Amino acid sequence: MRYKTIEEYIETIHVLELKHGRAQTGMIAARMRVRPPSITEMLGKLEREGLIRYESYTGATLTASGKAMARELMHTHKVIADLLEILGIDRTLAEADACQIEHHVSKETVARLEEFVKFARADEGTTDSIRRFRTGMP
Amino acid sequence: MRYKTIEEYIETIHVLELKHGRAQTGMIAARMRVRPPSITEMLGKLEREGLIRYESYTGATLTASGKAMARELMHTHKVIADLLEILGIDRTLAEADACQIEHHVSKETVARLEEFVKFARADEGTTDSIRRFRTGMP
DNA sequence: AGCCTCTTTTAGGTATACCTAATATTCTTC
DNA sequence: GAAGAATATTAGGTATACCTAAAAGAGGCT
Repeated sequence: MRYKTIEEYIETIHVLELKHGRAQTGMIAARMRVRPPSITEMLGKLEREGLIRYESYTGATLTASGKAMARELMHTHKVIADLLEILGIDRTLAEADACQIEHHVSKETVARLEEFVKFARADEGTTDSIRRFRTGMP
Repeated sequence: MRYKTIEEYIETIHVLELKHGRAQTGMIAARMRVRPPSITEMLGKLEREGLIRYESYTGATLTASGKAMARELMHTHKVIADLLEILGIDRTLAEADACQIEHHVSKETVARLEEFVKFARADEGTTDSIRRFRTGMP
């Protein structure tokens, strides 16, 4: 089995911080399906890397640098998921694929894909090729 | 630094087998930037998993199952790279991104993206939205 | 306040993908 | 065909992301 990446930890902490103000060991462990002692250990590493603030028995919050990483990941995720949906992939599947792909696309490519997503959205309502493809129209 | 995946080993062996009839430890090591002893070790693992045949001091070739994996990876790679190129990404960058993304897309999504690529190719020469987007025409 | 429960951390261990140094095998060239 | 060069394997070590079991800390209830 594959190990979780730092990015996955940061995303999880980000979501939990939004929902509960901070990310506690147990919550992270449950979401990521990793045992609490491994989380404690990883939180130490993330803190040493300057991505989170971490207080024992209390929980973690993202630093500015951690937030920047989370923001970028969320943005990439949205671009990829939107693109896949525009190309006719079911939203649930698009989200699942985006979760993986988001960690492996270059910034340059994301920028270009974002342009395409905007372009395609602007074409909504016309009967041009993207729409034809999506709807299966002749 | 990230570890190489089994899929990356299989792809490398596939390429070398095409070019030289078999993949030798040193060639794999050079391509993957991993030291020869690590390659020897990994070839043992790949053989135990039934993906390659491996003879000491001679080299490795893919089994049917290894070939199937290689074929699928190459197909996914092509679909992703073609898609990115259609969306205006430089071929070199598209190839580089495809190298990473190919390991993280679901089969279902690849199938749908392949349809889109075919559709867009069929539209070549027309002045519809995909083309407009790619060329930056009004 | 004190006890009990739940959560977290500490201690110690495993698996694995890498590495370097030393040894073994194969290839080349005379 | 033997010596030396090139390549591969073996032996032994490191780092790290996980784990389980045991100890420590925090919060609720009487």
